Amino acid sequence: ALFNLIQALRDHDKELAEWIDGINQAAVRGKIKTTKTEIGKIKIIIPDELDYEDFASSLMIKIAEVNKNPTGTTGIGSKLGKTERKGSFTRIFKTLCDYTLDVLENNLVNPTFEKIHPAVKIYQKDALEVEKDGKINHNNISHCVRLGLLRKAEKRSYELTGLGHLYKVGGIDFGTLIKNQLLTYAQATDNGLFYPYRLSLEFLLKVREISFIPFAYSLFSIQFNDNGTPDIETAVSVAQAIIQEYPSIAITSETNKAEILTELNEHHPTGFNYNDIWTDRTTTGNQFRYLGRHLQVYDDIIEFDFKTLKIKSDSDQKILDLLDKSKDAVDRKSYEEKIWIV
DNA sequence: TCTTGGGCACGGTACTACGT
DNA sequence: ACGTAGTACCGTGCCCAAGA
Repeated sequence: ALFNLIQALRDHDKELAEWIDGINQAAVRGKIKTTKTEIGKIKIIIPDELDYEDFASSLMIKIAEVNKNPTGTTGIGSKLGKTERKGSFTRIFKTLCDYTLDVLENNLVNPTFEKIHPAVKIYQKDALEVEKDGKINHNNISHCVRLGLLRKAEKRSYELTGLGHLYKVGGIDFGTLIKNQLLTYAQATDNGLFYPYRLSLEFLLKVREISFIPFAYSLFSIQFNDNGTPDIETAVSVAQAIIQEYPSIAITSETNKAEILTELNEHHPTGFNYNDIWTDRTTTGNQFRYLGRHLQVYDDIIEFDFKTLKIKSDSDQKILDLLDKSKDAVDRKSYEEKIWIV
């Protein structure tokens, strides 16, 4: 009720609106602290037994969030038209796929494997095509290849891998397969192989937890350094700097977004455009979600609630063990043949 | 109860690479 | 140069939560 009142006042009082924009910026930076008996245009009268400073500060933080925008403000996420969702940054970091694991299993892998016979190794591409409502799916075969279940044999033909055969005969369930594959999955880049999930765990061991915006500027933007390895040190320090400077970045008001973005872009070689950061309906947002959704298979060490990706407390040793146990299976041959997880 | 916004998922489209 | 195959991106539909 109090915040409804303040909102109504804000909508009619330019000075009050400006004041709220100001404290929103301070709150985003985690710098709200007051000892005054009046905050902005609001005079606070509370019983003596309450700690005044604590109360005033938390009230301001709350106003900074709840009343941050004029009534009727909407984000830009739902307004983006054609070509306006494209990301602005050329990345190395890519998840294994832009699918949740359930859909990967049920819509892509399993329909493909219904076409497979355990005794037959080679398949023409046409024989593996999956149709739904008269339309051919263009992702099912390539995703089986990415998962190490199929490999390209010749032009227009694919061959069952060792793991593909094992999966077909029911020797491994999908969940275990994913756990086995993510940590040895690599993509070829101009600078060599890139292991997105191994790297993510190494990154999280240092950073502990990360939300979308720091992720975009750090892990998502990681580059190879001169010695040919991904520059995880820079990623970690950028993440830590942003988290420290903007502990509550998610509550940034519409008026403050442009300015905060400019500051954030100082942490980045090219900078992001507005949409990449302030909506999650772009590739960048999708990648954060899919990374979190995928790492969730390691449910004893990883927690993800769409806002924050974090490693569970006391799981460091488990993570180190996983990385160590899988380290000899990171070549493509092993990726297609080897179960290391059990 | 009805409406609206936007979080999330995913498959079609647009692109690139390849082969002729 | 052109046609086709292969791949990744991202535009958009679904649906739920929050607001009216």
